[in-house]
Amino acid sequence: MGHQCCSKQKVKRGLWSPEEDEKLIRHITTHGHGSWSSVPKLAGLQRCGKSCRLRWINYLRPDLKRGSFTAQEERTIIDVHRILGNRWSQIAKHLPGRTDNEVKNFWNSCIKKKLIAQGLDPNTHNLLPSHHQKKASSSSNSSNTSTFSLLHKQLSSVFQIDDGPREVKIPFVTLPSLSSYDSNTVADLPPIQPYDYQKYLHMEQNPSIPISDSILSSSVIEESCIWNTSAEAPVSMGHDELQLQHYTDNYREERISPENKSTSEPNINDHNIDAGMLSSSFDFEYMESIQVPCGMFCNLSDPMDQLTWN
DNA sequence: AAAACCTTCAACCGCGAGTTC
DNA sequence: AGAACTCGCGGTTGAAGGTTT
Repeated sequence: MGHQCCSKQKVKRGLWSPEEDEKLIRHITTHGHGSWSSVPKLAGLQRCGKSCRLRWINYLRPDLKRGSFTAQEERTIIDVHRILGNRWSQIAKHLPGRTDNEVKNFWNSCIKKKLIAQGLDPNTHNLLPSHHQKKASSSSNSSNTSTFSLLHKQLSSVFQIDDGPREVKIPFVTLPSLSSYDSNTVADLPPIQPYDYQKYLHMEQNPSIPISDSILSSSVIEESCIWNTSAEAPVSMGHDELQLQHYTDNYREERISPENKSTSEPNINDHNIDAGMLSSSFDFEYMESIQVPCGMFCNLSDPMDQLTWN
């Protein structure tokens, strides 16, 4: 198969010369690109339309941000990749001025190695087997196990915490997609993500730095759109309450019309609660409560537009 | 100094989805 | 309805430059 525009015509390939760049820029800035397949002819280039499109998008577009990725951008890429996987174009949308190609290259040449060096699987973001310290509480036959206790079990395993009413902060617990689970069973919830573990360690090592500074400032949640996949959950282990706090008020304010805003708490049986029903903080009964936000956070295909309960 | 090796990243390729005819 | 075309995406390649031996 291949691209007929490339195979039919005699086209130049390889690196673009400054003259070609200039021709392409001049054409697009005066006429727009229109149909890419017609661009080469109209712009006087011996290239295929596809090559022109790529050159424009990845290199010539005026709104591109050049130069090295910042630490913040790197963090954002990792955060979003953890949720979306190798969907580079989606990830790039969270980084103004960056292209999917640029993000992909940066991931492959830099981030991937860093994660591996940290003992993390770059595909799953889980700890690599050799790094995973398991404090297995042997059973997982928990058809009647609460989400909370399962969460507790996972945390006990990853963070090596003991049972008992000690205060544990769980930064940004990534809640699993309940769409792929029977909502009545929680036995096979995925494990706590190692990135949460990293943040936990960071907090341990920097106890004087408030969470808001050490964690939130580097979170994509604060910036925009991934808010429905994560939450910060200060948890008092051994208690029956799980308080979930959302840090997306500003963003949500922009998206939700005033009439939808309400302070009433969601009914967990209501499957079409508008996102505006969420206030910044709820106390939930531990059994079902975490499932509510889980459901809320479950649609990963386009987190911005999937705000209904599952 | 030069060969070998490594890293980066621009560009290409193949494919699937959407659109047009 | 289906063939042809177009677009956009993710994986891969390879040239160029840098680093090590």
